[in-house]
Order: sequence, then C-alpha cells, then structure tokens
Amino acid sequence: METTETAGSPGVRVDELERQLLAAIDRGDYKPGGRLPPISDLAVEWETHKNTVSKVIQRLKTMGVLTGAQGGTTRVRIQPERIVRRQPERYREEKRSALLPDGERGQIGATELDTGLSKSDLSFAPTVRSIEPADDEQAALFGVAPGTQLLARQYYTRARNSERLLGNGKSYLLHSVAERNPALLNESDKPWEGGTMHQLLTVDAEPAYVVDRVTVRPPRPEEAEALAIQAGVSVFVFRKLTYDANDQLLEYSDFVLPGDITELVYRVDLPTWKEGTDA
Amino acid sequence: METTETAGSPGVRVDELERQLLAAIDRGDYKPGGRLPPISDLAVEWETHKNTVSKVIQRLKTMGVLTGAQGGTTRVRIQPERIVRRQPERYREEKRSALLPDGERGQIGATELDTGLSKSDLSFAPTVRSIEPADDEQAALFGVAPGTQLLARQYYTRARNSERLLGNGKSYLLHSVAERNPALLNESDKPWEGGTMHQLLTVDAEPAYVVDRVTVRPPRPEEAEALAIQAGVSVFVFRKLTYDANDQLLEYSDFVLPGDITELVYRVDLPTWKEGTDA
DNA sequence: GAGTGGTCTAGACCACTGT
DNA sequence: CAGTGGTCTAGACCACTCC
Repeated sequence: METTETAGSPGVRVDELERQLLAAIDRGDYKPGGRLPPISDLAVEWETHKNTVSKVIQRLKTMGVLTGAQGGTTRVRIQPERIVRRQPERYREEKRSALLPDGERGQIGATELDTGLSKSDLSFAPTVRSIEPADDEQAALFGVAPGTQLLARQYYTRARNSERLLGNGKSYLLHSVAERNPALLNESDKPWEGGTMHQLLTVDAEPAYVVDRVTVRPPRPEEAEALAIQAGVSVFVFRKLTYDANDQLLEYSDFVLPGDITELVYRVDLPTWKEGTDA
Repeated sequence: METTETAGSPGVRVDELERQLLAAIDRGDYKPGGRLPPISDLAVEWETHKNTVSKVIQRLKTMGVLTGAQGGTTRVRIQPERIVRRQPERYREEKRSALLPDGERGQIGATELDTGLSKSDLSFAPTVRSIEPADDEQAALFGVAPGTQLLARQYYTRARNSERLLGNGKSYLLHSVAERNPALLNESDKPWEGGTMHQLLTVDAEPAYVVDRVTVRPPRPEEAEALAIQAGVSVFVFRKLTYDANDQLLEYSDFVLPGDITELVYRVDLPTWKEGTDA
C-alpha cells in the first residue's frame, strides 16, 4: 500500500476517471438504461482501487447521469422529462375557476393546481391541519403581532404508480380570516377542493397578485429521502405569497420541489412602447 | 485495521457525526466566522479516523455551513445575503428605459440589468461576440432552418472587490436581424450599452413579452470553479426568451447563476373578479 | 517549514439486490 | 446466497496555507 503513483493532489485521479466515464457514456459505450460493469471490474480496467471507482460512480449519480441503489445494478440513467410549471397561467386559471359553480370546479384540488398535474396522475397523503402561533418572520409577512394564530396545512404530493414524492408544501393563513368560513377549520383531512383562490373567496378575500420567491439549496436529509433524490441534487425552495389589492398578505405557502425534474416557467408581459409612458 | 465496530451500513457513522457537528454549531459551540478544530483533533475527539471526519467536513462545506480551502483553516461560514432578482420589474424597467435618450440611458449595461446590481458594484470581463450556425434546438426556437446564422454574445459578471463570479450568460439573436444595425456587429468588445431591449429597438423590433425558464442542476466543473461555489452547490440555469407581439422569438439568453446566493422573485398580477369573465 | 485539508490505496466488513 | 455497492479504518502521501 506504499509508494502510490500520485496521491494527495486535489482529486486528480477521480476527476480524470470521471471525465473518461462521461466520455465513454457520451460515446455510447454504455447506453441509457444499460448496465454499467461492476465496480470491481472497472477497478481493474481503470487500474485503480475499488474505492476510487466507487467515488466516481457516486459523483455521476449525484449528477443524475447514473442510477442504482445499494447492492443493485448501476445503470445509465434515462433522463426524465422535467415537469413544467407555468406559474402565471396557473395562478390566473386558479383564480378564474374559483368563481365557477361547485360542480364544475369541484374536482380541482389545491395540490393539483400547485403541482401542475392532472388529478388522475396524482395521489395524496392526507392534508394535515394545525394551528400555530406566528413567529417573527411570519408576523412581519402578515403584518400582525408575533404569536397571532395561523392556520397551517401540510401536504404531500406523489405521482400515481410511483413512490417518488413530487413535492411537499406547507401553507399558512391567518386563523382570524380562515374562521370566517367554519368549513375550512372543520373539514376532514382530505385535500381542500378548489384551490387556495377558492378558499379565499369563501372568506371574502380577493387575491390581487401573487409573488413567487424562488431559491435553491441542498436537500435536508428527510427531504432527500422523501423526494427520493440522490444526495447532492438540490431542491427548489419556493415561497408563494398571495396578496390582496391593499398589499395585505392573505396566504403563503412554502414548497419543496425536486430540482432535477422541475422546470419553472414565468411569462412576463410588457407594456407597449407606443402607448406613451404608462403609469 | 481489523474488526471495525460497524462498517458497511450506509453512512451511519458519518450521518451521526454530521448531525452532532450541526447541533454543536447550532448550539454555538462553534460560532459563525470562528475556526473549527483541525481534522486530526476532531478525529480523536469523535473517536474515529481522520478520513471520516474529513468526509463530514466536506459534506457541511457543500451544504454551505462551513468554508475553507485546501490547507487553510476551516471556519463556520457566515451566511451571505442572497442577491434578489425581481425579474418582471427588471424587464419592464429595461423596456421603458430603452426609449430614453442616449445620455440618460447610456450608463445602464445589459449585464447590470441582467444581474440586478448597480454599475458601481460590478466589473466585467469583455463581452465575446461570435457568429454561430443554429443547431436544431435553436432553429426550432427561432422558427428558422438549422444552420441559420446567429449572433452570439458571451459575458461574465464579477462583483467588484471579489474574485467571485456572479454569473455568466450567453445570448443569441438572429444575425439577419442584428445586421439591421451594423453597430451591433462592429462594436468593440465592451458590454452593450442600454441592455437587450434597447438593442432590439435599434433593429426595429419591439419585445412584447419575456419568458423565463428556470431549472437547477449541479455545476459543471468549469462553472464550479468560475463561480467559486463549493462542489455540490447547485446552480440556477435560467433561459430568458424575448418575443414580439407575433410570438416570434427575438432573442434568448442562457444564464448560470450560483444557487446559494441567488433569489428569483416573480410578481404575477391577477385579473379582478368583478370585471366579468375576461378574454 | 510545520500544520492542515484532501486524496489515494488497501483491506475488512456490511446491507442490500436480484436471480 | 452469491454478487454488488457502500462505508469504515488504516496509513502514506501530496499541495496548499499561514500558525
């Protein structure tokens, strides 16, 4: 175990092997969906130690190029289509449909609107309701005193025929507002029908605009497990804030979405040049 | 080296130590900006091997909790403020200011508008222009035949007094459109003055709407180095497409932004309920 | 140049996969 | 249960930082 060729330099060997493997995959030596040789085989082929090969494979797994768990076969990952979420269109559609009679709107749940999948593609874990006191940040957002009661709902979304979570979220609104419609507090633990916009309608609040705040970070261990993403793949953290015309916050939600299969799309319309300087 | 307590189980030891370290930092045992004991010290303290401690530290570095390079001291990272990019406001302001006379608009460069920092905070590497044939994807976007000439510009943004890149981008527009203003092709390698919207004005094109497509992925090695982000911190990949009123793509740009210090904010205005069913 | 973080090989062992 | 991926300890070595 002595006199190694070159050790210590920052990742020289692994980087090199990583490039080689990527090139080999790119060349088609290993095809999407096909299986990679066992680590032990690659070790002798690359003339290196099993341990080093393992590190390379793990890197490519976090990059989303390879798949495979514990003792299972390692395969070249078939790149999944990203789920496209067209946010402005979604919000406008949700607000419009909130006015429809119960029969026509009824089947659209808040979670579906938030994830952008049709109902048939989804299955839900029960929504969990709780009443929580506002912390300092929440108090500032709602413009109330810290400790004010908030109605919180936690929900999870899972694609049908898949163990993989598509995301989870937690939504907050003022308890004093929510109680204007007792049904919101007493409902059983099924997902709210009709989406957030409709629920706001039932408490006489009209949303005027929505603000999305989008950030990224590595997943927390629980999230990595729940969303079934490879360690190292980041998650979108996504706060949706709904305001009324007086800039009063009506509701906000924090979402966590897997970064590798999500695409957020925002269309921004611009005032025309011809119509003079607008307000 | 024989008879290890428990090896082989998936990350048990490292996970445990990671939790302990995080808890210790949370408790204030190690304060933000303060230095962490050497790995060798921690190894004896945690009663484990140097190698294992190293792995824990690296994990926390990719999580952005710790900082420190090669032989340097490891410190608890002071969380940087995220740079907030309010996209719709930015685009509308850019379009409005495009009509201003040269003197008033002049000092606003495209890169500044795109990064959302004022000119005094930024320094630029020269913009690199090139003429490239459209690949299949680009041809589809522009609605032209593959191979059609595109004018491409590559630019980088760096905060003053910092080696850290804030992002880099590459912008494309049809060469046949760009040549309507010869100045765009012949300019020296300084950043375009006035931003994309103004350049479109000079070729008689009026942008009607902008579409942002936001995704995340792990950084490529070059990007990790250029953006000075810890390996494992994801980057925003961000495509901005500018269309005219006929849904013709005028220009698009791909940006890469470091995920740990960027926040994207989108305000979406909603039609009111009272004004009947809109178009 | 001592100290420190990072990497490599080596070998043992574990837990899961899948045939 | 054989095969395979993953993890740990061990020890050597390297390249960087800065005490």
